[in-house]
Amino acid sequence: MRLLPHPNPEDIQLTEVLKALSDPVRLLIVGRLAAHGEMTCSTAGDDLGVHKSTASHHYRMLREAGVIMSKQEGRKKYISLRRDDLDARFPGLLDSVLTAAHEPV
Amino acid sequence: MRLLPHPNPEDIQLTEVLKALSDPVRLLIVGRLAAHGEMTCSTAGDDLGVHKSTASHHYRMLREAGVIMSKQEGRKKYISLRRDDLDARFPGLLDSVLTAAHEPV
DNA sequence: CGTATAGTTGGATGTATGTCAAACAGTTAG
DNA sequence: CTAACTGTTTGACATACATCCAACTATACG
Repeated sequence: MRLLPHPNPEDIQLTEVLKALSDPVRLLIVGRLAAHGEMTCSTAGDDLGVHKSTASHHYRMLREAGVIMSKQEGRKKYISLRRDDLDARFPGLLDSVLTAAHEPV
Repeated sequence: MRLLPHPNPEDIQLTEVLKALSDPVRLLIVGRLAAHGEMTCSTAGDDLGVHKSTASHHYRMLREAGVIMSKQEGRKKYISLRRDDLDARFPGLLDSVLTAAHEPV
């Protein structure tokens, strides 16, 4: 069901993941996916404060870095965190980032 | 002894740290600092494969993101990881990144 | 004082990125 | 079929970044 190119688990690069997570909008998206699981791009991109084309750009960044998986179903596209792949490759990384992202300012 | 602007611990931003760590050269520098503790810019920048001015640029990125501390002593500048500050603000983050950076390809 | 050492700064360059707007494409509903 | 919905693509633009080289600053050593 992978219509778009996703990196294989062993090809996920640390620097690419860190770069993908280093944008506030993308971090927000990832936080939502972590909290609510699989969701459509519409839902994930709701109230992000950016144009839908910008959100689409961010989904591609996250996908190409290996952070999220996307699958098309009808006219909707569902995206989800690649938790297992990330945890296996970079133990503790995603959790610490998600925890840090929730911290008060 | 802080001659250059370092962000206060509470002002260190997650996205800035992640961006700082998302460059291969900087990750290498951080790995060295983690392994050997405080070192001069010369030592940290040895065999990085980049020009010394490029290395200097990376030190500034790391410093401004709050990842490293630098202090001038004579004509040498010593840089070190802000481990405690980072651990306090983003528990587990630095460790997971360092662990991941050491993983085989 | 003159020279070597340690780093920074400025200029130049090519590449990447974040953003929006508008147009487009595929899917579903009436 | 036509219209609405979901999301991507393209173009345009401003900004940031990684890099090198050359010049500069500041300190230390003879």
